[in-house]
Amino acid sequence: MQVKKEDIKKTILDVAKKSFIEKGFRKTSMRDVAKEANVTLSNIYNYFKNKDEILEVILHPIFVEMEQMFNRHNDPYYATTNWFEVEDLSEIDDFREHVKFVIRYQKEFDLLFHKCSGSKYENIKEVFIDEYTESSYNYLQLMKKKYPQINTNISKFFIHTVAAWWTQILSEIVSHNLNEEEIAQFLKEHMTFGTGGWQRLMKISPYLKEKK
Amino acid sequence: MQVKKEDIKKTILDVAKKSFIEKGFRKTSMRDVAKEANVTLSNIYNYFKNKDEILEVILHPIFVEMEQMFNRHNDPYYATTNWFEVEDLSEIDDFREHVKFVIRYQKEFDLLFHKCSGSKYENIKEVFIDEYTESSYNYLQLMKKKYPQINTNISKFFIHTVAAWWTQILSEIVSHNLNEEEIAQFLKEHMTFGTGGWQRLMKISPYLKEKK
Amino acid sequence: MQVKKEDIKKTILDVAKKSFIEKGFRKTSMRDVAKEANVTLSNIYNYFKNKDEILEVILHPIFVEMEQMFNRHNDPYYATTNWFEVEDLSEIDDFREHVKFVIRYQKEFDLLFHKCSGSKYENIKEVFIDEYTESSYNYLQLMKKKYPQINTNISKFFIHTVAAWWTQILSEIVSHNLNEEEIAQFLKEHMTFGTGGWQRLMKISPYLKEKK
Amino acid sequence: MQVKKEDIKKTILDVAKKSFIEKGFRKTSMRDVAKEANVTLSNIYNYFKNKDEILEVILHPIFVEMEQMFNRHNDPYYATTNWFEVEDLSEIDDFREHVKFVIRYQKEFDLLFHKCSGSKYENIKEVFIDEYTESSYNYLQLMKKKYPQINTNISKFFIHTVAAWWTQILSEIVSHNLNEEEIAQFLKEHMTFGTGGWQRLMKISPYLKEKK
DNA sequence: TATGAATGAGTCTTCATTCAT
DNA sequence: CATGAATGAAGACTCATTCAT
Repeated sequence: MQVKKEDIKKTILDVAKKSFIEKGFRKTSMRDVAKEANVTLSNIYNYFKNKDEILEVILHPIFVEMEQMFNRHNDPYYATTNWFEVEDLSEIDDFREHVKFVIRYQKEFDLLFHKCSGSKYENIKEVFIDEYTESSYNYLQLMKKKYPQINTNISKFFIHTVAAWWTQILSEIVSHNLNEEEIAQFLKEHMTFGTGGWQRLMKISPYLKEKK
Repeated sequence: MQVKKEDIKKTILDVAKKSFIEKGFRKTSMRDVAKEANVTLSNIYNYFKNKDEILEVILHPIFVEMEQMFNRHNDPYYATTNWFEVEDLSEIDDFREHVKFVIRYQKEFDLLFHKCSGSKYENIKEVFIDEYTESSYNYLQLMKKKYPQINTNISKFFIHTVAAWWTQILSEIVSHNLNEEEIAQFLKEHMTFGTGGWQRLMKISPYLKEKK
Repeated sequence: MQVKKEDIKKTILDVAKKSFIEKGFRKTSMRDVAKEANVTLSNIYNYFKNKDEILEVILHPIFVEMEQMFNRHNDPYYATTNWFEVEDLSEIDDFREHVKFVIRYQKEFDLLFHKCSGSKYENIKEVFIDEYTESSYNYLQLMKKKYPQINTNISKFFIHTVAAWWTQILSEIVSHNLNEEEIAQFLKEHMTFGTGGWQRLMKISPYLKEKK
Repeated sequence: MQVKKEDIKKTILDVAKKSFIEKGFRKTSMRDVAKEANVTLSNIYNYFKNKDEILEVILHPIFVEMEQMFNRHNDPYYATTNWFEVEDLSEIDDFREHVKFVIRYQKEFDLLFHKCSGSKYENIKEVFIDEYTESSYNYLQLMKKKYPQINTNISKFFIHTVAAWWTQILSEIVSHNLNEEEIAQFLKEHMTFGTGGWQRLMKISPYLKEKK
């Protein structure tokens, strides 16, 4: 019986997810979900408080994992990898991880980024961007400590746009259904560009000396 | 009399615009607009064909001007300015112009980029991005002709993300209400970053030699 | 000035007529008529009481002429032509006249028969049919007097359907834009059929003897 | 419960049907139907997709049966009955069937033929006529094969008008509420007339010889 | 837990007509 | 006569959610 119930819950979630992805949150009607899931409309409300909650449950896992990643990312350790020297950029674990994560939840991210209008997540991108911004800003401070000679007099707004860029990239990767290789290829370009950019902006010579 | 009519039209536009900006296109109801503008609901339809048209009229000026800018921008002349050498980037007319334009229509752009869901402009960003992408791609080709030694083997996807970045930046400038100075400051950073990035990606030494 | 006014009236009529024919009465909006006629919407109401009246004026001439025709048709004289004997049916003045009349007002008839939904004429066909029915019935009585041996025990309903048939034919002629020759050709068939039918139904031998 | 639901559906259908018949499809408003049926307006949309669908459901049975009849009618067998010889025309099964069918669905046909303006059936008569026309045309060809001496050089336009006639007759039978006897009586007249007409038009002597 | 049924507030849009000037 | 402006009632349809059972 308990099993049965969970089954129903799962069916609803599956159906809703499929429809959200296909038609978007707003254009998915509860009626259709109910029909498709072979459940009465009102019965859905025994499992979920409302439409938003269904989406919430669907997206829950990626939020959990994102949080973990953010936490790890904010670790001072990261500022110690002097990745400006790295040549084969694809080596960098950080990004590999990111990419794999994104690929694993491609559909969910697509849903989150492009199909959520009308739900409480409709502005999620901005939330992400803000978090990225904070994260990047802190990272810069750590860098500054380690390499005092670099220019970190960089406006928060600029950092914000970079965060937005990255978020945008994520959102495009998932919507274009890139595979791992394509992503790796793209990341190479992106990071080549990025390191070039940062170096120039921070007025650092290609090979930084660590602060003693 | 004629004045009166224009007054009303203007009132409707103002009210609608305000509401669009505050609540978004979708959540702005014609009823409310009518009420707020002291006009009968149906009377609005004597001035505008439908809800979309109101938005269209509000946004019309920026489309006109954008088109002009795009046309100028697509001029081959631009590929001849070797802006990689420019130091005081804020000098560059092109960007100044852009900035002023964007500032002038800050609110409208905000509306266009962030409050248009439900209207015919709901995917305008993608349109912009695509145009930028094409434009940038052509630009690259021109560069290649002039400086054959550079690497222009760059994926369209990457260019696309750069275009998206730039679009995103526009959309953020307007939503953060930056003033001209802040924008100028930001643009400096952005272009410093950008030139560094492109140089590295195109494998070009800071001072390019023109093809003879 | 008077001339001018009549001009306007005529323009309105022309525009309305064109639109009625193209889009039908219902889908023609007064606004559009006004616009097309370079007249203010409300000014139309200085010339016509309402939408219906415009149509009425447009169709007036054919009603006048139809009435004349009906009157002539109800004249006892007609029952005297023993048209059952006629071989070259196209000779018969009656039909020629009909045909010419219909052709002359082809557009108006089309309008009347097929584009009047929404107006006071939307059931005009039935009115015509009823009049035809009455007319035919009277005609039959006259025939009976002249040729007592024929069977005129024919239900009114049957006569009604024949009237409807004829009306239908009119309505098709105008909507198919038949030219005079095609109409003549068709009428031949129709009358051959009709005389055959009536003869059998009235149990009359091909050549009737007139009552003495 | 299930019963209840069907009850409501039925109530809606009944109310709508009544109103359609009384006021016509177009002038029947969903609001009024709802009121009359003691149902919320929106609730109707839980039972029917839209206004058209209500009508569709109401008329469904007659379409099913008509199709069956048409199929039977198109059977080549019919061309073999030399119904020109038949004296007591009322015997003919075909027509009896027709008549009974029409009588059974008198109201529905009336609705279909006269009250459907504004719905997807507003041109149904023409559809019927076209089908009849095709059907009759084929029939003529079959006749020609069997009796080569007859004249089948008959314009499609004429056939079309005959089809229209027959359709018109159907539509009148239902709108005049004829009973079975009246119909039988009328059909006799009609067929007497019809055979007379066809014989004359096809230049056939009363008793045809079959082709050897 | 399940369900059938219902709902109410909402959406945009249309149009002939009128009124004051 | 002309006009600019306004109007009110009506139209079909949507949808997440709730309630009684």
